[in-house]
Amino acid sequence: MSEMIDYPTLQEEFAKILKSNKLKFTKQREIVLKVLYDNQGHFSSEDIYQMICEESDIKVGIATVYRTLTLLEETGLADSISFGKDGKIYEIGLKKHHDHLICTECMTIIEFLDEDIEKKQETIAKRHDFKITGHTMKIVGQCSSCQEKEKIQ
Amino acid sequence: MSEMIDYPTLQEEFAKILKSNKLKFTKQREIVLKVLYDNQGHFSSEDIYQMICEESDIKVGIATVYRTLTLLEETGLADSISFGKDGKIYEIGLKKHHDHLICTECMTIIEFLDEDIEKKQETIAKRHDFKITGHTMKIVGQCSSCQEKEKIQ
DNA sequence: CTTGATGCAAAATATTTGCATGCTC
DNA sequence: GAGCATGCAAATATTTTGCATCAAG
Repeated sequence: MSEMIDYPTLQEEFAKILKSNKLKFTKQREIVLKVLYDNQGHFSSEDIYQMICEESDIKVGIATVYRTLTLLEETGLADSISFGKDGKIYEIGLKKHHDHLICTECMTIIEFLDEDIEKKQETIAKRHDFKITGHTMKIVGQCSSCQEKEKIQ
Repeated sequence: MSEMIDYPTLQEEFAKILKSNKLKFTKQREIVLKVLYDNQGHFSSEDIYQMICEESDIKVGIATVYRTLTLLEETGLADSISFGKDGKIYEIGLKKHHDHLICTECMTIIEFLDEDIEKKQETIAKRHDFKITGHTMKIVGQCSSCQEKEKIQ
């Protein structure tokens, strides 16, 4: 779900950000971004490390994965959510939009799009003279099937 | 900021939730809730543990703090955010509204209210037949003063 | 009294760091 | 070449657990 920008554009964006911060565009950083792009979804640092081990022939250390995820999050190329006992999970940023319904029972994450909310966020940011690089919204509660289960019991 | 419900109401709500889940209303759980209520702001688990050590005469173990924060988050009485290197932080839920602008430079968190977004969230939840218990939104970027600093350098 | 909760300390996880070495720019 | 980035492994930090004991309902 969610319309994505294409990978070359994303990569170019990343390169631009790195350059403007005098950081280097390394093979490892590229791989973390690519893996996050290719495997749409929400992943922990460890998950991402594992995916890289499997999907890439170049080795990337876990420390670099952590360092890169933090970097991606800070620059808005990735976003994170955290809920309950489950640790922090990341997903690629720059999707068309980016909000989540998280079920506290089954931990399913439903994504949704809403243009109005997006516009409103921009308005509010402008009002506070704030330059947006990323955003995440989580609405926590119970999904319909878990509500059903509860009634039955 | 953000209008709050009064403490007795909050406590009653907590008691109700506990009862309906056959959980016990203990002194410790009460203290965690109270400390979170009294100290408006965003705190890590460790912060909260420290505040309890200082503010309460009853001892609460760090394990119980963790257990209670997770419980509060799952029931929507507390919400959490996590960004960059800083770990997960909690704040009391049930405020009038609940969104955040997080500056990636100075890590300042600006809270804001928006009725329209809140209404929209409810509409979307209803559409997905989802029962909301809590929600958090974070908009990440640069605050106005950090944008200024950057220009100067 | 029955059942769930707590504290403790140990175990398990998760995350960060220092430093020698390797790569971008 | 200069300087940032990496991997490694060790150091930290964070979170969870088992279990004996305590307390709420």
